[in-house]
Amino acid sequence: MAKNDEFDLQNFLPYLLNQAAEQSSLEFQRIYKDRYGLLRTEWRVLFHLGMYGDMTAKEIGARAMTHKTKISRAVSRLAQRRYITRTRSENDRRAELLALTPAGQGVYQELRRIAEDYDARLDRRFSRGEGVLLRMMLRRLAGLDD
Amino acid sequence: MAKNDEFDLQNFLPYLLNQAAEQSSLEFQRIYKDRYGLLRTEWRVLFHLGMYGDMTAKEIGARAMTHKTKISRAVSRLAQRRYITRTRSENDRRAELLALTPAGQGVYQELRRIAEDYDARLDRRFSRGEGVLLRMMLRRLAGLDD
DNA sequence: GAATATTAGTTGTTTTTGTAACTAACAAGG
DNA sequence: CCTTGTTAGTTACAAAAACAACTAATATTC
Repeated sequence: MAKNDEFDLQNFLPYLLNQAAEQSSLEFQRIYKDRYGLLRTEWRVLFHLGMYGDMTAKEIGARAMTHKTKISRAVSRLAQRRYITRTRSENDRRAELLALTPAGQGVYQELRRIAEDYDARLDRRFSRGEGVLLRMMLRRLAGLDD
Repeated sequence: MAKNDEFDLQNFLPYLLNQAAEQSSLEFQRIYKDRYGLLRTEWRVLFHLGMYGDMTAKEIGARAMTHKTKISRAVSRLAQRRYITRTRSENDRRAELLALTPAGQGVYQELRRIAEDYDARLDRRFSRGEGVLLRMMLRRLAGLDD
């Protein structure tokens, strides 16, 4: 069987990215899932609020490029656990402003510390310049710089 | 004084990788999904067989780091569509050897061409050296080099 | 200022995934 | 051989994601 010129599944960027993403999420996922009972979209919402301040579901969805139903359900569960509060917006009564409760702040702080450590640990596999370049390329692929 | 030193969600590797993976998969996914009615694991199985030759479900699972139930279901659907055949192995009658049918070969060839083009197109966003480095780093993160 | 279109968010239904338990074949160790 | 353990793959059931239809508030247009 002829060796297939040079295209290989393991070099196909979408495939490779998915594998890397899955692998690198694994350990962190175990923490927010097993230890805090959070779903992926839930920690994302938590982080958006903790890191960028109060905002609406719509804003989070736009930033995280996540569908509104996913956000809606994540918000419900977070509110149920008293990690966030929802206050109907004055100027637009369809929207509600989301904010972390003290409990939510606490969980955010802890998870953030863990995330920082984890990120630093992943980063140790690369040289300083490589890490910077990698992130730049990923941001480009993710369309975050547009 | 800035409250959030320098850690940012958009630089957190697991998050960034997921965003990049999702974004970069989007267009290709539309093709295998809408045009060929394939699920993600299904095209992966197809590609493994097309690219590396006949093998068992277990082998595919190991290579693609995918759980056996996912593979099992993908194999079922592919067999149902007559894209692959399953032949019980002589030496171990638990396992079955999977192989592409001519129809499966055809779909593989087409999808592969599309993948190659798509990959090349993504690659155009980077310089030659960057693309090589990116893949190297991703392979490292995905644990494919271990 | 009604009639129409949009937008923020929710709910219901269908697919897909994850997890555990299962069958059938094989592998040792005694 | 025969008990015990392991492995390839399937199936059943629970959790999560995708998609469509919905409500209620706000914009727009004529």
